[in-house]
Amino acid sequence: MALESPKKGLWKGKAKASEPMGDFDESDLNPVITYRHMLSNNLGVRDPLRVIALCDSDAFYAACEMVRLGVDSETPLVVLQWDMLIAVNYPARKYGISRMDKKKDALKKCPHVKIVHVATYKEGEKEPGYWDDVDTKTHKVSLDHYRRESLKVAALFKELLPGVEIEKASIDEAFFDYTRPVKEILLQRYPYLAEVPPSGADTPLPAPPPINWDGFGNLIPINPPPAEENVPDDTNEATVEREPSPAVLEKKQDVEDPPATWHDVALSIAAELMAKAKEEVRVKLGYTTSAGISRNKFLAKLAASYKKFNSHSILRNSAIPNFLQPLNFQKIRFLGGKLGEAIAREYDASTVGDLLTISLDEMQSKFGEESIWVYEILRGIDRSEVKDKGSTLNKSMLAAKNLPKPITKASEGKHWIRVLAAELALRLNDARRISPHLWPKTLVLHARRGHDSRSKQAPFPFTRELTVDTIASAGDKLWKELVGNNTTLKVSSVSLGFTNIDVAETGQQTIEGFLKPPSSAKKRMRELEVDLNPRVRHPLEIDGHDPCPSGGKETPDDTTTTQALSKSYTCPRCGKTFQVPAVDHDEEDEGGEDQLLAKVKSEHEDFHFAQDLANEGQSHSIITASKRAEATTTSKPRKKQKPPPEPRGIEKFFRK
DNA sequence: CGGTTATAT
DNA sequence: GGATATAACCG
Repeated sequence: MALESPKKGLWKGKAKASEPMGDFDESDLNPVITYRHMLSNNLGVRDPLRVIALCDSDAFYAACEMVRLGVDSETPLVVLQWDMLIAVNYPARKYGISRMDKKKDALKKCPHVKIVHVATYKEGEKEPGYWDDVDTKTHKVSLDHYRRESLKVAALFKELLPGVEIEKASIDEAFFDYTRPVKEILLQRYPYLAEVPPSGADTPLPAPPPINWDGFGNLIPINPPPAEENVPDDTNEATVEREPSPAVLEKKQDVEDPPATWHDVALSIAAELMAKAKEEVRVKLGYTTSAGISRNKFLAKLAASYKKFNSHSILRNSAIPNFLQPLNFQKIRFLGGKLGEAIAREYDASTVGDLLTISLDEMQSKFGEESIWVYEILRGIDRSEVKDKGSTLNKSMLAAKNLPKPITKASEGKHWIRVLAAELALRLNDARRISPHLWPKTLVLHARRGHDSRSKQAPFPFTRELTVDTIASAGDKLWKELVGNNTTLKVSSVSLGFTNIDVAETGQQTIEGFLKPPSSAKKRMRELEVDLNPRVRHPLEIDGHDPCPSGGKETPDDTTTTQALSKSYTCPRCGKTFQVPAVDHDEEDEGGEDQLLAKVKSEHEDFHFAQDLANEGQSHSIITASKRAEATTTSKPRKKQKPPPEPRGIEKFFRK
């Protein structure tokens, strides 16, 4: 999930308007690094000292179950979803078990393998759980445990790495931008780098000291490894395959390692930081991770798969060409799909090396202006940013169910919609513990028949009491729109989801409207409920579940009511008060302070969320309490910044 | 805005 | 391949 697709941003406009984008050359991999580079802090994606890491959890779902069950780290364990393995831990891989296997295969390969089925919602139970009578006909998978663990890991990384931008890229991986802290350490260790010589800031830095890479992780070699060693070291299908191309093996010119650069030193420092953080995560949360460290996101990601399991690998600029050349380019992010396939067919190519002879013009003529993105990637260039998405809260929330036996009756559709609605209610209300005003602006229903799938969506009203009934009846409506009076429905999958999840802000409505939703709206919702709700209580319904648990302490709305009007907000949990400076403004200014305050508040709530997750299961010590207050102090409202758009991809090429 | 497609784990 | 997530394209 969580992709940052290349097809966004401003390549289209910029390729013409601004500087030429194909402006790299030999100096790109071995740039001159000056005092200005060393001392400047906002060189962004073109910083020659840029250091990016990608860290992902090893067999994450399996690891979650091992932690949850407290099983020994040597125990082979697989996670099952119905009859399918969705995660295989490393001990189990030693037996040759792979994700493609069925339960039976796994047992055959390793009779004592521990098999855990994912948690499921079960009719008659209000919470997902680990049952032993799972049945896809009656149960619905829940991945919630993994989401929560994922948030814990992310929160811990953030705590451990102040100053490092972190972008959660999926449930089990994140990108890290180490550039800033690495420069600080560099200057601290080599203070002479701060002394700009008389010749000026654009003077190249003196040569760095040689680096002893021992103990820094796996240093990806500059020369391709000998063919004998060039075999997969385990059954990990995720490991990057290095196809020994004859060309490489024959003309393998064993180059001497060039002298270390300051960027190499920067990488080594990032490796230290990464290794420490990884170890903390392992000790504190029990998850091992694998990281890759290089000059940009895509290389970091590739480097991470160089060697997996509790390790990290470093890809220096000097090692990039030989690392990339034999690589199957369809393993590169965003080239794993149709685009990559089209390129492979067009040029009868499979490795990066195969494509290096294709000129930019040629590629652009076949795949559009934007294929410059591909052209650069093949040469180790990737200017996409690591963007801290700030809040850990997702923008959409989906509950999906595949129906092995396609349903034929409308009543079955309703049944599953209710099940899905129950899950959504649980999850959203859970998220509202942290950010009480979360508002999923639209509800979407998908249904698939055979191969073609369709969806219907509708605006979803803001409701404070988010109940199963509310969601289910809205879902039913969409269902009717979707299937109509069709009697021959053979629906093989349904999903119900919220999109556009946002914090309801004071922006649009009046403060009154925000704090106490207009009675008219309330009335309308009531009407909807009586109108569409046959008051049937489904076993899955969460009886007596407080839709917005507040621990009896938090009264967000009331707090906000009084505080927001006076342009301040006092956190009911830590007592910290935030003030928004009263601005002398006229009517046009439509309550900018209130928005700011709402933002400050929701960010602060996010902060508590992260803390809660990190502290889950531990006693709240005085230390954590004071730490919390301290950290809170530094929380300021972020500037509204338009993140510079990123390169676009080529998808439109494939559209009709 | 609503619906579809692509990509990824 | 199932369950999720996100972003872009297009009418």
